[in-house]
Amino acid sequence: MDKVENTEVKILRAASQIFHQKGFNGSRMQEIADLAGINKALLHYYFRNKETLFEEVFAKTFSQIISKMKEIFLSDLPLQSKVKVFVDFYLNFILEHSYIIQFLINAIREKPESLKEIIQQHNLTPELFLEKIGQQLKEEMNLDIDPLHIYVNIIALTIFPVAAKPLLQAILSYSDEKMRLFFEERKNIVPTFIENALKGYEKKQILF
Amino acid sequence: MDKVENTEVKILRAASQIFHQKGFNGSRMQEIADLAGINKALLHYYFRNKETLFEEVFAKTFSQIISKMKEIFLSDLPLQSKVKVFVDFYLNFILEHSYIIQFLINAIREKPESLKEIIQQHNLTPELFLEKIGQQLKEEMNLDIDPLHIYVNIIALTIFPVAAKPLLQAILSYSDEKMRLFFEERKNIVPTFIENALKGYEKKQILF
DNA sequence: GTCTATATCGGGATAGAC
DNA sequence: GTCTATCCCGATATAGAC
Repeated sequence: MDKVENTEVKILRAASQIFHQKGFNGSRMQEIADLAGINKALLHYYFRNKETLFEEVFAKTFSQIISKMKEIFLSDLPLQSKVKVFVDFYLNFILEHSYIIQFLINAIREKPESLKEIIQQHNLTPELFLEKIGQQLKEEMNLDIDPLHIYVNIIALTIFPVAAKPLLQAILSYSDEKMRLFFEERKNIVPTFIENALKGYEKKQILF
Repeated sequence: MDKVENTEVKILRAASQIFHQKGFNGSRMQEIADLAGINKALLHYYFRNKETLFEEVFAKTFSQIISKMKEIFLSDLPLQSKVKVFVDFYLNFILEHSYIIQFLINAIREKPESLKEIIQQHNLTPELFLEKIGQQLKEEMNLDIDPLHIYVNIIALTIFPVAAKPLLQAILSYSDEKMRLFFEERKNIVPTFIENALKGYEKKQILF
């Protein structure tokens, strides 16, 4: 029983790693089996086929990323602290799991049908997020603006440079160490940038 | 001679479309041939193999995206106008060519070796961009800050939501029309957000 | 549950006629 | 330059022994 658990877990861990790096089409069942220390046939014993295995990995990965977002943004911290915590956590997390964002973005593009279902099942109710942020914008900063775009901006500023890292690095001809520094800097720059932008609205009180 | 041109052009157009949508591994030579209205053998006559064809498409696509960026950011418009023009142009362009950004980001991940070369050959000299923006920040807004992060922020705010559009749409359960409106809104929201952020620095004159 | 061996097929690439 | 026919490998999937 314990060994069964372990094999399944080993497979999922291996599959995650390979799928994250190479996507569905780029990944080989053989490679996943090798990494898990088993053989191909056993993959099909635990998961009917490649698709099933992939969907399992997607669901796990999606939930991993989203649950932490939920936790941070639904917490009772003041908005600016949330931003700080969010940026800090996701820059660390995504840099460690460097392909996870591209994986998610690509996955839904490659197989919209099946994956949309998985996302719906997750019962995200983004209204909750948005309402909470909207409230905080109003109460803490006296801003009566649409929280959706603010929310998207926070995520874009944090996540995009990580997703585009290899491209950015090639364009800038930066060393790995220079890139590391670049992202270290962003941990301060992004929250400051957002804070300034919001304060700008405060002063002008221009509605969207 | 003209017919030769035409066939090559037809192939490249078809290949672009397929590769943009499905990436290297997801694309079939057969599909490209069909779309171009020729047969597989002819693909190999014009381009040695799939890799060559892909690299050709990548180079063309990369240059397409970058050349317009150069044009906008090296122009003599005031900074705020540049941002406005940039956001407007790229939101339209990328939404029409909706897979182009994911294509570029993925491509360099899938085949870093060969594509890095292509990027280098392009002779981008990003220093030029950065210097120009740095100057304008100083002269127009009296800000003495690192232009790289500002630059990255502008791109991130513009491009990330488009790249993540299918994911975003699935999470928000938005209709196509609602998504269209969302991006229409961003044409104003992003420049305003950036302007506010920069004005924030101006007031505080806090250096990075 | 885990393995080896094999069926089956799809897709990139080439040979060779026209 | 363009086509048809074919080669051949690699990858998913399954059969069947242990």
